[in-house]
Amino acid sequence: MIGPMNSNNLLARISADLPNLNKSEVKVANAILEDPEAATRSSIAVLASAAGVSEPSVNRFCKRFGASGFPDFKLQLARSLVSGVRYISRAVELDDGIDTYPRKLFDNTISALVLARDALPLVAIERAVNQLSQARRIHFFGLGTSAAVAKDAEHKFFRFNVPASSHTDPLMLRMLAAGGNVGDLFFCISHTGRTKDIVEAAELARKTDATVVSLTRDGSPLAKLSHCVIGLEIQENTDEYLPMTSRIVQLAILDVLATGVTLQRGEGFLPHLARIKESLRATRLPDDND
Amino acid sequence: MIGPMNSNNLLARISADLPNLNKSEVKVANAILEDPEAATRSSIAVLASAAGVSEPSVNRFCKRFGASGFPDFKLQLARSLVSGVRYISRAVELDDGIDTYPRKLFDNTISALVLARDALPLVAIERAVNQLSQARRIHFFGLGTSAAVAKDAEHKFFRFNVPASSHTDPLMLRMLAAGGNVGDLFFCISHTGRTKDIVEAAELARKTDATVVSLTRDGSPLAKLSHCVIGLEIQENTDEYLPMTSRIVQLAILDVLATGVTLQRGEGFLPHLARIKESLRATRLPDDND
DNA sequence: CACTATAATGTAGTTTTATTACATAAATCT
DNA sequence: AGATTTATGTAATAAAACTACATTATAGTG
Repeated sequence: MIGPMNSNNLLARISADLPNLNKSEVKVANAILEDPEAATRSSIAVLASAAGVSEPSVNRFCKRFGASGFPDFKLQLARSLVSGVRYISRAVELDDGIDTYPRKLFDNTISALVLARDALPLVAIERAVNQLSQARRIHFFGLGTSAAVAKDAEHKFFRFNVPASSHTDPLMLRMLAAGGNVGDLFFCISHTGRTKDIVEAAELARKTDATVVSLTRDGSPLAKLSHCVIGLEIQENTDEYLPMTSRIVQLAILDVLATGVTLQRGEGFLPHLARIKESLRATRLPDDND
Repeated sequence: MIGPMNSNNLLARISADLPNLNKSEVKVANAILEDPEAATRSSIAVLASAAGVSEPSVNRFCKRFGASGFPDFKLQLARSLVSGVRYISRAVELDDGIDTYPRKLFDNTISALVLARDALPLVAIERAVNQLSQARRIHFFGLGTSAAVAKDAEHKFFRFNVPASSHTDPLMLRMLAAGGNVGDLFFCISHTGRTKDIVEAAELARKTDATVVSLTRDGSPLAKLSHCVIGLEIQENTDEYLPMTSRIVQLAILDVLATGVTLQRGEGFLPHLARIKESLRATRLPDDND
């Protein structure tokens, strides 16, 4: 099974809690799980009779799951149904066809973004934006899948007339890190936060006057080494062989950071960005609005 | 204005219909648009007084938009709120603060993915998967923002024991393209489909026996040159200076393609992927489940 | 094993919420 | 200006949800 066990997801929570429920609550849970869509449309009386319990039992059930009452519960349920995730068996199976797996993958990606959006570490983001704005040089470090993220970041931050670069060569990482100075910012990207070369580079950088910011898993070795951590908790499906969702969330976070820096620079900075964008026009064939 | 005008979206429909509504309906519409989240939580009485109209007016309003009544309307509203899209004026403004712009950016990204998901060119994807599976060598071409996407793709397809590489140097592109052979696949990534260097490389490749697949805008010069086009129609916000949503959709499409290839290889191929993943273990610090 | 205490569930009444039918007011048309 | 249609509000009705309390089941203890 691949499906992101979306723990914010009401349905997932219900089925996870199933063993801890008492008889009538189990009945209600099953009635809901059987056809959640229908549950959002029914009244408390209808659902109660479908489950074979009394109305107050349904009401108690709702409160047990954090809702203020039945209507509120239905609302949450409706929300969790659309959030793209059907909570279970969204795993891509070997016999999935063309009209199944693309949708599943998009759904999983969307759901990862929704989860990330609802748990954005705003304080860390704000700090990171400040540090990025003040940096005199920015080095993005990322290996493997994160290499592409680092490259994207370089391409983005380069536009802020601050020297920005991305690196993947471990020797390069060490040399750059060891030579860190005031104003240097090392931005380390690692999903696990345990990639040796990155952690070691961060260690070296910490011994200098440079700043270390990381986009990684909270509590990981890399996180512990950083001045500022943007912690992400993305359950990359472990039995999946190609990492997908984590890097997309990372990219979105970097968009946020870049935008934060832009906003901090203020209106006077926009012409600069416009000039850069304009400079690309000559690389394109004419007759276009972009 | 950035907001993707998702027409499935209830909020979008309300604001689109605004001119055709009568006085009290406009009042209700405004009250809802002002704080849709709150609207989903309020009772009909609360919303009516917030809008300055009577309860039946609210009820009529709901029915006008296809709901069976107020509760049903709230449900639909709740649904459309999560679908990620905030429908309008989700543009980041210069005076947006930390608790505004990150969310807006995520919302925009999510909405772009939802739109893309609902308009996936499945036929083209299936063809591309076949061509990628059969290719003996894969070259990913992308410049600028698409360079990071190409790099990510390389990293992903490399795992399929097919030589995969990504390139950004225009001279390299031309040389590789000109030397194309049966079994070579040139995968060109360009949001606009008009980047000269890419288009020219595709032209050269077409004169050889190689296959040209592109991930680009439908109808663009690059698209016309390709054997197979995965057409995307992503409205990158024109008044935004940093391209964001387009590349994320591109990445998601590449995930789909990579998964398609994996599925085509069948079960026997999974151990190969597992071995590759396993090979990375040594690069990480121990004590981890990943 | 009965008795008590506690937890679980249901019944019936109350309150809140939504809907309908109707009346009044506004707007449009002749 | 008067008639007709459309819009809106009032008040009564119906539906839905909730609460307090009663009953039943369950677990624990002498």
